[in-house]
Amino acid sequence: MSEQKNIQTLKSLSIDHDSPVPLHLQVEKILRDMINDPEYQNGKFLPKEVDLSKRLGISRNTIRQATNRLVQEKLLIRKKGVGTKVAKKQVETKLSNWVSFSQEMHAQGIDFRNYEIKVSQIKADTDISEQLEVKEGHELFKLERLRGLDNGPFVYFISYFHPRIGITGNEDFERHLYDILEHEYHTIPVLSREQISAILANKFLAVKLGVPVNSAILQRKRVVYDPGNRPIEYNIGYYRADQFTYSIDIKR
Amino acid sequence: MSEQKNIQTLKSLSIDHDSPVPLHLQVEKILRDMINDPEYQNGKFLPKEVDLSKRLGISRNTIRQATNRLVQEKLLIRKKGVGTKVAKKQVETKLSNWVSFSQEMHAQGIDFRNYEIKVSQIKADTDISEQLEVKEGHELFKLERLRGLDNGPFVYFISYFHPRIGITGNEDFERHLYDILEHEYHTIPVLSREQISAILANKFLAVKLGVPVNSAILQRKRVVYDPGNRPIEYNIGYYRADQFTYSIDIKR
DNA sequence: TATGTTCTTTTGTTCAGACATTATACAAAC
DNA sequence: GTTTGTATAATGTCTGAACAAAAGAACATA
Repeated sequence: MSEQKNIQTLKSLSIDHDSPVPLHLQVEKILRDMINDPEYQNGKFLPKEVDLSKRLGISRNTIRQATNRLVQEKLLIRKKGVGTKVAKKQVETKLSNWVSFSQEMHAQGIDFRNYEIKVSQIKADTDISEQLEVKEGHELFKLERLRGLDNGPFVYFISYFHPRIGITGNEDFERHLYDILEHEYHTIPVLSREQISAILANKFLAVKLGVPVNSAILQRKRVVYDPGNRPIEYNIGYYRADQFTYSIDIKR
Repeated sequence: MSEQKNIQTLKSLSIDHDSPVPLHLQVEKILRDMINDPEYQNGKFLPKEVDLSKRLGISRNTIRQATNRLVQEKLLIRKKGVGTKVAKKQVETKLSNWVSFSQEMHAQGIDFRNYEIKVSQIKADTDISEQLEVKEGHELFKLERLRGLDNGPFVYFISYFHPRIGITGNEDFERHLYDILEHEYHTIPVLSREQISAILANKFLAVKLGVPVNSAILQRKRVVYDPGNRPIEYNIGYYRADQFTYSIDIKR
């Protein structure tokens, strides 16, 4: 009965022994299909090698030739004495990595809250003027957000927007920030230049984030640029270090 | 005559059939040595598979198991009907923001010092075993380095190396680490998976880095992977936050 | 209760051999 | 001379089989 089910599942056990396509590639294809099957994504073990071998009429060695690659790609996880199953998706870091924070969270299915949102108009100080490449004293918008999960806030964001963008201060900042930028202002961020360091919580941050003074805080400053290398936003984030780790993949 | 030469070249045809290290890994090691040989780098074909098989007393299948990976890493080029040779080295890739730390510094013309270097052999704990994908308790090398500028150390590094690499502990760790890995071990890092967070200095770190206890410390954990997605090194760095900021460009 | 001990299941490693496919060189045919 | 076969050499694919090693379960023992 479970046997029948399995055979059913293997819809494309259509191995063509006469095809010029090597068998191991055909097997790989079939396995990739299986990997997409929700049943296997949910942790069910793949048919064991000997079974696959029998069912497909292909030697176990050839089966392994195919699975080897998939294991290397970290799509499958094999465990000696146990079995083979589909690897949990590496959610985050993939594309996300650098999308806006709320999108990051959203993509991971984490429910996200704004505890405070405040918009104000300020004059650029030295730091801001350097980062956003505007003259000191230039008027621009400052957005402050205290954000976190149900159990409380864990990050305090300050954003400054380049005047060129034309932020009015009346935007709905409950929406994803980069959504607003892309769709309302046709401003597409393509580069994020980040500086990360560690500081101790001062009184202000301690209160906002609900931690003792002098707790460890992860500070991320970043300037986001458009395709013409013009700065869009200067963003400073203060993260509770006990609740947040900054993850990133760097390829070369 | 040419036969004799070849046998000479294969200095380490020391296959140990009783070793717990799988034969295909031993073969891989030998091949990496061959890749180092200038003769082969100049385009000479490697011994053909059947010969290798005979000489090492190992089946051709197992030889291929090893070469497969090296081909995947683009260190070897196999051509059906022709032979196998060492691939031309890729041009020194853009030493973008992720080369090793000393290289980074070096490129910026900053003079760099090692205050302490210590190598030891340890057993993998849970964390290490997860990060490096080895079994808990497995023996491997731990490298500790206290590094900084003339005015004192500002980072404490701990590195763990995957046993597969074959670190002996006798390397000259004054050299750039990734130089050693690439040129001595033909292990090319292509991906760095990093986790950055903030902590407070404990007694140990405070002494090493010359800061008060409970100072802000930037902690970077990273696992560096080879082209086959196998972990090479697990590295933990503790930076004086008052002297170091982590900078990175993220493009999309 | 805790701790070994043994058995079973499943992947990991290795082997020896067969035949396919591709590239090359050389010879034969046009 | 150019093309076309043919032999040879090398890697590519595939098989069937055996045993090793790890994980887990069931069981026994202290």
